[in-house]
Amino acid sequence: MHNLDVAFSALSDPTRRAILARLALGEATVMELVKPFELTQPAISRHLKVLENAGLIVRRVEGTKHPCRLAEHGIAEIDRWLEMLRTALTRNYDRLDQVLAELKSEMKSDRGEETR
Amino acid sequence: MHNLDVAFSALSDPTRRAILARLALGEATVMELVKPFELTQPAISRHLKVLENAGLIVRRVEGTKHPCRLAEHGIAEIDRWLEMLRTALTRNYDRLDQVLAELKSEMKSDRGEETR
DNA sequence: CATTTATATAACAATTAATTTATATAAAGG
DNA sequence: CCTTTATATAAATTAATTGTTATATAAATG
Repeated sequence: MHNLDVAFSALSDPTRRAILARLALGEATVMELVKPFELTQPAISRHLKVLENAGLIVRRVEGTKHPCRLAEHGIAEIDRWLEMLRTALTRNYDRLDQVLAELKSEMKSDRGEETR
Repeated sequence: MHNLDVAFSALSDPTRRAILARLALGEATVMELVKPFELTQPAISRHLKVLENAGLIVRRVEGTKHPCRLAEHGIAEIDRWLEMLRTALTRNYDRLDQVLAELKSEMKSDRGEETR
């Protein structure tokens, strides 16, 4: 499984995005991350493992506690891939076939056809 | 299911990312998208539906052909969410607890402990 | 019109993912 | 040491995803 598969897949879960949002405020231990959600500790532990595998968080061990924080690596990797789409969108913005596409599409919907 | 769930989930598949990469070069019909992959046409059609649902592509109908192109909407939405992580990372970059975390982590690994 | 071309949908099998409960490990604290 | 606290792992269940083949639809074309 490709890195990006794992990373995007990790981000597709709302609980994991919420965990990341929480970690954006600063690091937190596993139990601190369990509290705000109505999930069990094992469930959160597994979500953390997924995030860790994706390179989106890192953990250290401090006694019995394992504080987590955001990891730059995975986030940067995702960002680099998306950059491709971003530039494609701005690049295509003024290209002829795009403009023609819009025009044709509009002409059709003026005639009451479905665009879906 | 949240929009971002759908969008990130759509991006987690390598075939779909390849389709988006292809569309970054300009629009393409379904059959044009089938060719480069060793998947059947129904499989690609389903991937396209997933991408469309995620707001990552749009299609128009032109006779029997349905050319696809990148959609700004879904990509922008993903981008807005990631912005949160990006700023958190740069914001936390020079924060005390981060630095302390690094230090402690280093001290431990100097003593031969595992960081994973 | 009948046929071909382009695409979508349905039904099904195989795989993968998310959750729970129960249990294991490992450090801390009395 | 024994207990508590913090976390991880295993097993089982359920649900969702991805692919296939077979079939449907709908516009183009001879």
